[in-house]
Amino acid sequence: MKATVRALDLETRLTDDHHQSLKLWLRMLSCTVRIENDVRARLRSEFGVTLPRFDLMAQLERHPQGLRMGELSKRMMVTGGNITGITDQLEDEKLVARVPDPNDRRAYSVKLTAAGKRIFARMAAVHEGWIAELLSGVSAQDKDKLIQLLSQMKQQLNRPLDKSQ
Amino acid sequence: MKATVRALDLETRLTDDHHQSLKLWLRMLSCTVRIENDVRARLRSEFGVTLPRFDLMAQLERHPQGLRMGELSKRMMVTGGNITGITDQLEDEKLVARVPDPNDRRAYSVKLTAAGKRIFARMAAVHEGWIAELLSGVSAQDKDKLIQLLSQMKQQLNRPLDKSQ
DNA sequence: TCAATATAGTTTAGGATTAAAGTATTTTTC
DNA sequence: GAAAAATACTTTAATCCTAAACTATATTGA
Repeated sequence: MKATVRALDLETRLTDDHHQSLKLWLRMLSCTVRIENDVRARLRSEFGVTLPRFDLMAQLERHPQGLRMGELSKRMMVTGGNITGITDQLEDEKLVARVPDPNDRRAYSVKLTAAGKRIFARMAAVHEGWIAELLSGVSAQDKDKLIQLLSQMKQQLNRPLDKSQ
Repeated sequence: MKATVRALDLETRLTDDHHQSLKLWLRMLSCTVRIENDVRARLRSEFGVTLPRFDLMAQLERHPQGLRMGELSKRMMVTGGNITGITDQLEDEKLVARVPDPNDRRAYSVKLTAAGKRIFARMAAVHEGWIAELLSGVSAQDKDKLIQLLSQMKQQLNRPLDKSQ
C-alpha cells in the first residue's frame, strides 16, 4: 500500500489492521499446530514418548545445572501444576531427578539423570532432523527472514501493552 | 550469507540448516503459545468460554450451512473424539445443534443456533481486537511479509514430503 | 446379492492442561 | 521477633486431547 492519499477514516484503518492481524494469527497457529501434531505422532511412534515430556527434557538439557519447577513453568509457558505432573512421570521413569535446594527447603532443581541425558540425546538428534524435513520447503533466506520477524514479534509480545492505541 | 565460495561439506550444511530450522520452529512456537495463553485467559475472564469452544464456534460461523464432525476435526486439526466432546458441551449450552443428514444416517451437520450466532458475534468482535492489540507492535509491512511467508510454509507443510533429501 | 471394506461418529482409558485452592517455607515489615 | 505477605510447589476438579477400539451405516466388488 504505497503512500495513499485517499481518505481512509479511522474505523476503516482499524478494521483493516484487525483483519490483517487476525489473518496472520490464524496462519501462524495453523502452521504451528500442523508441525506440533506431526512431531507428537513421531515422538510417540519412534520413541514412545509424549511431546510435553520431550519438551521438559529439552529444557533441562540446555540447563545442565538443573531448573526449578517455577523456571520450567515459565520457560515452557504452562502452569506449575502441569510441570508437577510431567516431572512426576519423568521421575518415575528415572529420566529426571528432583535435587533439593540446600538454601531453600521449598524448592529444588530438576536435572536430567545419566539415563535421561543419554536417551534425550538420541531423541533430540532425530527430532531436529524432523523439523528440518518439515521445513525443507522453505528457503534458507525465508527462514532467516521469518526468524527475524518472529523474534521481533516475540519481543513486542513481552512488552507492556499500550492500551491507548 | 552471500554466495560463499569457501568449502562447506555436506554435514556442515546439513547441521546449519537443522539449527536454523529448529530455531525458527522454537521461535514460532513461542509466539503462538504466548498469544494462545493470552487469548485463552481473556476468553475465560471476559466471556466464561474456553478457547476450543470458541474455535469450534468460529469454524461454524464461517460455514453457516453447518459442518460435519469430520470436517470440524480436519479444520481444527484435532481428533474426532475431541470434536465429539466439545460439540456435546456446546450442544448442552444450546449454542450449537446437531442436524441429521437426510442422505447419510451416520452423519449430521453441526450448526450454530440463533443464540450461538448472537453470542459468538459479540465475542468475535472483541477477540479480533485482542489479536490486533497483541500484534500492535508489528508493523503492517512486517505483518504482510509474515502472512506471505507463513502461507507459503503452510502450503509446503501440506506437500508430500520428499524423504530423499 | 451379500460379504468385505470403508466411512462417520462415539466411547474409553490415559495423559495433558488449566484455574483455584491448599501446604510449607521464606521474606518483609512493623 | 512475630505477624503478614510473598514465594515454591502440590493438589483438586474440570476440561482438553489423543490413540485405539467400537458401533452403525454406506459403498464396493465378486
